Amino acid sequence: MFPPLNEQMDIIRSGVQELLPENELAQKIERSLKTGKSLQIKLGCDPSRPDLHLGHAVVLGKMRQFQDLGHNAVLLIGDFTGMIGDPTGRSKTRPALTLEETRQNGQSYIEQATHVLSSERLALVYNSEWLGKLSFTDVVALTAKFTVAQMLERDDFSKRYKAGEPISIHEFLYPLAQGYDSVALDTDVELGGTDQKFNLLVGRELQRAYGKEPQCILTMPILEGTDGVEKMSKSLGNYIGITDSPREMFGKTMSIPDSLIARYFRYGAFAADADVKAMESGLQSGSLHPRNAKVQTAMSIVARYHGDEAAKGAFGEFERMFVNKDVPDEIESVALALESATAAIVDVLAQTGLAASKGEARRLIQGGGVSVDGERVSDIAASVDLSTERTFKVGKRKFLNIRKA
RNA sequence: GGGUAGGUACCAGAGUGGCCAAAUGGGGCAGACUGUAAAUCUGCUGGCUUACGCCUUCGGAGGUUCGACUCCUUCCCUACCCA
Repeated sequence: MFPPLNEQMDIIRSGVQELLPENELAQKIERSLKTGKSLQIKLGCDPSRPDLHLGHAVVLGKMRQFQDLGHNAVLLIGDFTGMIGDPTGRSKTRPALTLEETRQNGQSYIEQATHVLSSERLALVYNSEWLGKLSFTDVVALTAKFTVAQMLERDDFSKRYKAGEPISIHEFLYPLAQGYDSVALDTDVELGGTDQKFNLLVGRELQRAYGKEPQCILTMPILEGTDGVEKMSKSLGNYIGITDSPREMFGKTMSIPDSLIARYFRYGAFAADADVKAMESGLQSGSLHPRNAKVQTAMSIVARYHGDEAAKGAFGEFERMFVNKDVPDEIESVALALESATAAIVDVLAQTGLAASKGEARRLIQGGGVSVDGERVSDIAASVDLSTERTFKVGKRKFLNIRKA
């Protein structure tokens, strides 16, 4: 029922950042081949951020490979930690979520995740099930298995410590809690981004400390966002969402820097190794124009989530919009409740959300970033007649058809 | 518990009674150029306003003053050193 060891290892190894320790994984797989028992592959999910993007999909894609090899995917929703409210990064203390919210988010998470994952051999678990039952005595026993010095090895902690930034004690509990999850689930392999390496290793340590077989850890690279610098994240606005429309996916992919094309091809589109290599060498030798490589990448990504037809459509529309400077063929329409048919453009922009405020709208007009029916607006006091539908364009990408209700 | 240094706009960081909606840099947005790339150049970057001005903002709350980001009181928060 399982593919042979070597085949499995090749697939598992492809695209990974680190796989530790490889020989132990081989042993686990050998055993599963003998006993016919699937491995438990765990992936922790943050229920406070239920909007998945291509960055998440990197790890999910790896999980999918495990599923296809016959192993069990265990998606762990960190509802317990979510309820406490993770202060990592010192961003405003995240609002503690209620149980209900975490369940909802968990549900939404898995709905999106199944765009990548197979629904077969897929389990969803919530860590409040066991973490919520630990007594203070249990927690003390857990913390006794780890030292402060070990904790401070974590890059993020030591950096903050050196920089004189605050670290709350309970932040130390997060890695321990996550590690304990692996103890509770008898995890064979835990997946994560490279930033999770420390936490994953804690799981290994703790399993050993609790007399269990330690898990292997597998980290995937962190995919940079469309800005090419920061890691992809919703709060930075540099993400491509799994549920983005084909047009958005295509457009966002086209705006990534050249240096990331092959990376997006590999991790965003999950292209085969040979294809990625071909693209890399083509780019390097100059035989492949970066733009064409990018188009290929964008189409592959769209096709992965929306199918080939949608990819073609997105490409066609992109050509029309940006190469021929035309308007897209589908523009959202909005009807505004107005007293008279004419309205000041700044008001219209602010009301429809095309600009965040009237001041912002004025600035956009002054900067030359606003046009109505293809004509650039130059006067901040200008009005439009909205008795018929007019096409507004703000910046390069925002289009909206607006008329009086 | 004692001491020291701090808390300023998205971030970093100037500003020590009016010239401060607050220097500078980064980031962001827009324009030109392009391949919706990079680099470069230009403009903008609290809100409202028919641009005259008004309102909110410099950890919180009070106070002094004609006037406070700047002075005082008090509270909260952070780091470091000593115990």
